[in-house]
Amino acid sequence: MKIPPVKGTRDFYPLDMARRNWIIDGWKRVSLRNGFEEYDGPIFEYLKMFQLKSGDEIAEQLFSLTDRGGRELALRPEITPTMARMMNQQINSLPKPIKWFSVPRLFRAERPQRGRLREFFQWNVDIIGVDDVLADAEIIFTTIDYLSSVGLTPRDIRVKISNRKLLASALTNIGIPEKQLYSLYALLDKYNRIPPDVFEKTLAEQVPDSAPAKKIVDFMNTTTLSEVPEIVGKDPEVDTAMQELASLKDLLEQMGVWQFCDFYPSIVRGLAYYTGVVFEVHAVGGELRAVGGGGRYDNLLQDFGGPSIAATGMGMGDCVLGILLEERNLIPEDLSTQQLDYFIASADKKYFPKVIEITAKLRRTGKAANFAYKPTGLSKQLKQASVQGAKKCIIIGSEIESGKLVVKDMATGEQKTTELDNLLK
RNA sequence: GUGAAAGUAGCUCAGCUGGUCAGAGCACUGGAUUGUGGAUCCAGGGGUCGCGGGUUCAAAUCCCGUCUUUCACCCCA
Repeated sequence: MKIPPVKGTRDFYPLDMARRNWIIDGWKRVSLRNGFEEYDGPIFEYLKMFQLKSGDEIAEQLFSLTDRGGRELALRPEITPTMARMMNQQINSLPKPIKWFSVPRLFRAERPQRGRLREFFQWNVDIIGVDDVLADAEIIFTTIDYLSSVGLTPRDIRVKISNRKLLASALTNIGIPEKQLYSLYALLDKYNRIPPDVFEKTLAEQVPDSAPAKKIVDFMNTTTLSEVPEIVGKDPEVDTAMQELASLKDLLEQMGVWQFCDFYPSIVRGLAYYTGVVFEVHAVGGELRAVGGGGRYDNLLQDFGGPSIAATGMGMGDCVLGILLEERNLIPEDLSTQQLDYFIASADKKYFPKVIEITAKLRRTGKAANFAYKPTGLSKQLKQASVQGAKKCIIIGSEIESGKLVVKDMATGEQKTTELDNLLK
């Protein structure tokens, strides 16, 4: 019986695996050079953990199971709750600020489509214990540091930045009642994804008065911070939020990455827990969904039973990123699935035992070495050596009688005869 | 959960107005090549044409159902 792969999963053949590792190694390298430490948690947790800060709809998108002890569990759809749990357990002994990163494998029972699968990898970086906007700047810097390290330029991607505080105070100042804010957020979040007339029509259902509705549209269209007070009116809270964004911009300029960024009031981001700076990374000119996003969520640890402590972070999945890098031809084509130092070939069948012996010796000295199981013609063996990406090929022929062998450099074709003992040192 | 498109070799696809329609390229294996790789040429293996039913003398081809995939909507931590 043939059993098909599960919907929304991927098989990683060696070449796919090389690409996956290339992406993930990049994430890790950039995290480490930005001063983050790696952590990980279990791949499943109590179901409750993921329901805590999310609604029922999100619970429906979980892969859940009941274990034999009757515990209700779920495969992790995100790692942030696990991180909060882990930090809360040791919060008093962890040196602040806490800068952690992870590349968890995550699961969501959504219907698969372009850039979205049921199993994927997501790079997470978080800074806990710093309420200064400097931490938000560092998160954004780290994100851009990676994206530019793989060759994406300000013409390929934009980091769209806003602030939940600004959004809340602006809407309040326009005259929107506080209890209506969240339903309005959901609409504003779609501002760039739906046609303007549909947006205005839906907006009119929520905000019947045309004056405030127009202000909201104007606010959404602003890309210049200084225009905001003219649109929404002056207010101390608007001021505070604007100052935060202004100093974020100053910091990103100092860090030399502001050319990747735009102020974008319509960036809201899905759920309720963001409390300050929010941002999303989008590909320029594509139909792709966001490559990544994040922001400040100062209530997170407290929500998971810990102390009130500032937090900001970012998540980036491998699906959309992979499509984008593919589109822009930024994935190296020569990614290798094997890395052999030596391939050992024999010029004659009778030296085959020697091949096995020398291969084993080389391996025990720490060299990556391989040989052909069938001692066919030398040309076949050399072909295998180049297919397997061997740097050098050792040819064992009659010279071995006097303890010598031929070493061929596969890149240059150059050959040298050396003592066997030299090679094994 | 809703809608649309597509399923033929490991991969990309041709064939589709029913009748040499079981095919190509790439990949794989072997040979040309018994001491020299990436090239070239030759040969070979590999398919229940997604599955089930119907129409017909005859179905990869037409019709119905079904499954899967992809894309979009919903949602997006």
